[in-house]
Amino acid sequence: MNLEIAASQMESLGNPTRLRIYRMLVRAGIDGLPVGGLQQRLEIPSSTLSHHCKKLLDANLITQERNGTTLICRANYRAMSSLIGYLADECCADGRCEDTPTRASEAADT
Amino acid sequence: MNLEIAASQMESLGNPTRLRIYRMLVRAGIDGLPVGGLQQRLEIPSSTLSHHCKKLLDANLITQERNGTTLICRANYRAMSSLIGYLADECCADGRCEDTPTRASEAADT
DNA sequence: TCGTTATTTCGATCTCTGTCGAAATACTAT
DNA sequence: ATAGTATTTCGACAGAGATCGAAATAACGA
Repeated sequence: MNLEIAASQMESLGNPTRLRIYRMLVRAGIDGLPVGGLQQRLEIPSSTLSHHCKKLLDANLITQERNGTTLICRANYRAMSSLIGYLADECCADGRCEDTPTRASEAADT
Repeated sequence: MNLEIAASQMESLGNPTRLRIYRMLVRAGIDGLPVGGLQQRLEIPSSTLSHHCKKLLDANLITQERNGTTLICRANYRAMSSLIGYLADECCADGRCEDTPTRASEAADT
C-alpha cells in the first residue's frame, strides 16, 4: 500500500453513490451482487452505475466476474483491510499517543 | 456515522496532498503540528495548504487550536475509528462470509 | 440468425476541485 | 501604534468528475 493507491481508493469511496455500492457489496459477502441487482436498489441509470463500478474496479476495491449475461460484483476484502491498515498505521509514530502518556519505545529507553 | 458523513470524510482523504497532511498528523500524535510545520514539509503555498486543512476540518477529520499566531492541527482519532468501523461494519451481513463457510448466526440455527 | 436481456461506451453538459498569487486578517512583541 | 510573523480569504483558471440518454456491445436461447 502506498499513498497514491490509498488516495485513489479513498477518492473512489468518497462519492456517496459509490460508497453505497461498495457497502452493499461488503454486506453481500462472497456471493456478491450482479450489476442489475445494484441498479434495482439504487434506482440510477445503468450508464451511471457502470461508470461508478468502473471507478471502484480501477481502484481495486471490487472485482467482477461474468456469469452469462450478468456481471457479478464483489467487494475486495483484502484491499479494504489494507486501506484500513494504511489509515491507522504508524499512529503517533512521531509523537506521544492519545491513550498512553509515554510511548512504548520511550519507556524502553528509560 | 452515516453515509453522507463517511463519504465526505473519504472524499477529504481522497486527495494525495490531504492524505499526506492527515497521515503526518496521525503520526504526530496528540501534540499535533502547526500549519507552518506542515507547510515546511509539504513545500506547497500556504494558501493551498490552508484550503486543504479547511477541508479536513470541515470533514471533522482534524481539529485546530490556536496558540498565539500559530495554529496547531491534530488528527481526530475518534473520527478515524468511526470511519474505519463504518467501512468494515456489517461485513457479509446479507450473505456468506469469505473466511467462514457458514455464518455464525446460521450455525446457531443448526 | 434473430430477438432479448445485461452491461458498457460515447458524447454532451454542468458542477466541483485543485492550484496559485495577491491581499486581507490574526496575533504578538516592541 | 507599528512592525513582523502566521494564516486565511479572495478571485481566477484549468482540469476532473457526476450525470444522463442514446447507441453500441456481449451473451444467451429459440
